[in-house]
Amino acid sequence: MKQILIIDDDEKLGELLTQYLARYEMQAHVAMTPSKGFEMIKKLKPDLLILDVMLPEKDGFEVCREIRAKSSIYGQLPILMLTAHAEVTDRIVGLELGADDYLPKPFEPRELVARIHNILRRSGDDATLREIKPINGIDVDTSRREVKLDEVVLDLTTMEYELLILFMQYPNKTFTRDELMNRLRGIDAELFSRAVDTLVSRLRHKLGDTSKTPRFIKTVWGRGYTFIGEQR
Amino acid sequence: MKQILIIDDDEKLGELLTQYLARYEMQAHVAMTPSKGFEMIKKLKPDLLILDVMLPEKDGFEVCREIRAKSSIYGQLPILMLTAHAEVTDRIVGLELGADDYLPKPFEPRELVARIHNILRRSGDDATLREIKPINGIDVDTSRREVKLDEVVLDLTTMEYELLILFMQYPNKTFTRDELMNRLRGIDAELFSRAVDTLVSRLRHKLGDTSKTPRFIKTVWGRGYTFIGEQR
DNA sequence: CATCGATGATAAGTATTTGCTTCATCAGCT
DNA sequence: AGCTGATGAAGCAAATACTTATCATCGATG
Repeated sequence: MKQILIIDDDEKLGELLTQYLARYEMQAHVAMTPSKGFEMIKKLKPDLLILDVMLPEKDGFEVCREIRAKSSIYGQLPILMLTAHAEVTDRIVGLELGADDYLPKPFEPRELVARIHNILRRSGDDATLREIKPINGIDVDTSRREVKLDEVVLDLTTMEYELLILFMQYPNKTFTRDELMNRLRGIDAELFSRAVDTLVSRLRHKLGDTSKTPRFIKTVWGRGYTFIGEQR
Repeated sequence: MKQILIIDDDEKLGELLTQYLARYEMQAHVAMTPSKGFEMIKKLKPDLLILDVMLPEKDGFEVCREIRAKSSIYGQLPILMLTAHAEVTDRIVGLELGADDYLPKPFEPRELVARIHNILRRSGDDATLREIKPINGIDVDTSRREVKLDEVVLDLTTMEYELLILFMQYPNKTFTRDELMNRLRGIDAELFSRAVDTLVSRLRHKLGDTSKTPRFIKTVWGRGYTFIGEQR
């Protein structure tokens, strides 16, 4: 699970974000001050840092600069900055500071998640960019976001694609609906809906798969679904 | 991918530049001293050299002069010089030294990228000058900056042209809007604007393409756009 | 300094995706 | 076989994403 450190003195925002990010398989931690932040970076070794510009002690620019300066300690920790308004753009993202992206407040939580994924992807750390081994006739080129089934290119929607990726990363693992719901970013359904079933059904359809004699996605009655790894 | 060699003793700047240039499909390498630099030029055969004026051992002017003097060894390696301040201009760019361009510190990263492209273009090595294979009825003559669709010359604006070039260099690759935004130099849009969509739309229009049954540019829903390479 | 073309912003109009409902079907059980 | 709860699939509707016309802005040009 991705660890996210938030340095922001707005307690409420921190909590909301923590809660929200949890839905997307990210564990957030909040540091209210820069000094606390530095401490936590060392302890937590987060995968990404969300940094508010307005902070006590020193501002976010300063913090960012410091982290970049001491890259020997902090490495290339990806940084997303939250700015009070839409100004300053290039200065932040650009070299001078070395942040990876910025987001003006107020922002949509979705937007934040999208950006986090973006950054993680750029730093080569995201699931959707990890190499996926061809299995059973399906070949995924994650850098092109292209899926081939028996050499034929498939046209998948975002959700379908992500579901497939998830399955292929863990062939033969049985996922419960709950699990799938949580692991698929952006899924936004009622607790007891059949959204997952629907999604699986649609993916199956595009894969030319049938639930009765599945080549790819097997139904595990009472539990969930399994992506079949190898023919045996 | 373009190889860029940076000779600069400022470690931090080097790292940040490396990171930043990576976004634009350029692989940067840093040499902290001139002697190390010469060594790496021979090994790497970079496409362009970024040279700081302030260096240990000998200054950037000296390095530049030496490279030009030994053109039999180093060829016409394009050189971009970084100067501490805005002075000295002509001396650097002029014949005396033979640098191709200069940029005073501090600079905007965008500006640097723009200049790199400029130099590479002049030295006939840039993407916009690289040969582009005719695809699907579109034939681009990069040296004349002329685009023919089914033997008819099209009148494209700068942005449209660059977008097309980018697409044609990576047929069948799906670009996200973010990616396009970053890769198209000169694009300067707000965070949530439809600037890219607009541009695509305009290019499509001039190509006589329709979004519904695209011959060239396919919309990848939820992701971005793809230039169709071959009919399948 | 007026004009024109290029380009970004905006918003109304479409299109597609996706969650939900419903109902037929199926697995597991007695 | 018959019952029960789980699953599959089709259709619908709301949410979300895309297209494009139009306007505003900016810079180049004369």
